[in-house]
Amino acid sequence: MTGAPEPAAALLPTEPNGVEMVAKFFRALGDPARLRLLEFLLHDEHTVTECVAHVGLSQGRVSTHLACLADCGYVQVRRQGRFAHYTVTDPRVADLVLLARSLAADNAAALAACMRIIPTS
Amino acid sequence: MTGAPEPAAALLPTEPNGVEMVAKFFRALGDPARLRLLEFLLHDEHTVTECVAHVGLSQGRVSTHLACLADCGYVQVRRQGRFAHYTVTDPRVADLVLLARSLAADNAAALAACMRIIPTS
DNA sequence: GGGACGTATCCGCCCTGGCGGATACGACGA
DNA sequence: TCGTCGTATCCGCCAGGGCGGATACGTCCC
Repeated sequence: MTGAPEPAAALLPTEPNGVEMVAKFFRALGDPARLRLLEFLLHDEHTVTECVAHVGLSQGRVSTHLACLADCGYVQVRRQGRFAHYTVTDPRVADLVLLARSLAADNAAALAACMRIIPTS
Repeated sequence: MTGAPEPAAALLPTEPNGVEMVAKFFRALGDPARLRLLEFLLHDEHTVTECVAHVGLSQGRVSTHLACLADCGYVQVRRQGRFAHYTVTDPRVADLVLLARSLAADNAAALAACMRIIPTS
C-alpha cells in the first residue's frame, strides 16, 4: 500500500488516514456520559464539580471525560484560581448534536433494536 | 409501541433517555471500519463483496458492520437476487460527516494527541 | 439437481476503555 | 503556615465489542 515515498499528505482529514481521526472524534460522543456532559455545557459554563452533580459519576471520571472533550475540541477550559470552567464555544458543535438528534429520532425504533452495538444500558 | 397513551413526549431525543440513544448513534461512526464503509457508500451503491475489497476485513465482519449501519439508519439495503446493495440515501448523513470532518480538521493536532481515547493505532 | 457464489450469523479470542477509589498537586482562607 | 477545597492523574477491575474463521442459508448457472 505504501509503495510511494509519501509526499506531504497524511494531514488532510479527507485522506484515508483522516478517517481514523474522524472516527476517534465521533467516538468521543459515543459515550452517554460524555454526551450528557457536552449537552450540559452546551447551555452554560460549568465547573467540574457542577458537572459531577449533573451526571452521577465520580469526580475523577468526570474530570477525565471533560479533558477528553477538550482534547477533541468540543469544549474549552477557563482556569480561574482553583476552578476549571468548561464551555462549548464553537457553534458547529451544537449543529452536530442537533443534526445527530434529528437523524437518530427518525430511526429511533431501528436504532433501539440494533443489538450490534450494545443494548443502550 | 406499548399502546399506552404516550402523550407526545418520549419521542424527543432531548429527553434524558434520548441521550443514550444518540450516544449509540454516534458510536456507530466511532469505528474506523464502519466510518470508512459509510464514506465509501456515500458516493455510490456497492455490494458487500465490493465493500470487503474496499476495507480489508473479513466478509463476515463487513456484513455485520453494514447491517449495523443500516440499523442505525445511515444506509439502506436493496436486495437483488443473491446480492445486497448498500447506499446512503439520507442527505443529512453527508452533512453530518462533513460537519464532523470540519471540526476534526480544526483540532487535528489536539485530537491526535488525545490519549484518553485510544491512539488511533 | 448439484456445485459455485454472495450474504448473514455464530463462536472463541483478546484488547479497548469505562468505572470507582486512592492519591498527587495547586490555590485559597484562617 | 497549615488545613481544606477543587482538579487531575493513577490503578486495578471487568465488560463491551471488534476480529477472523467456520458455518448456515438462499440464489444463480450448468
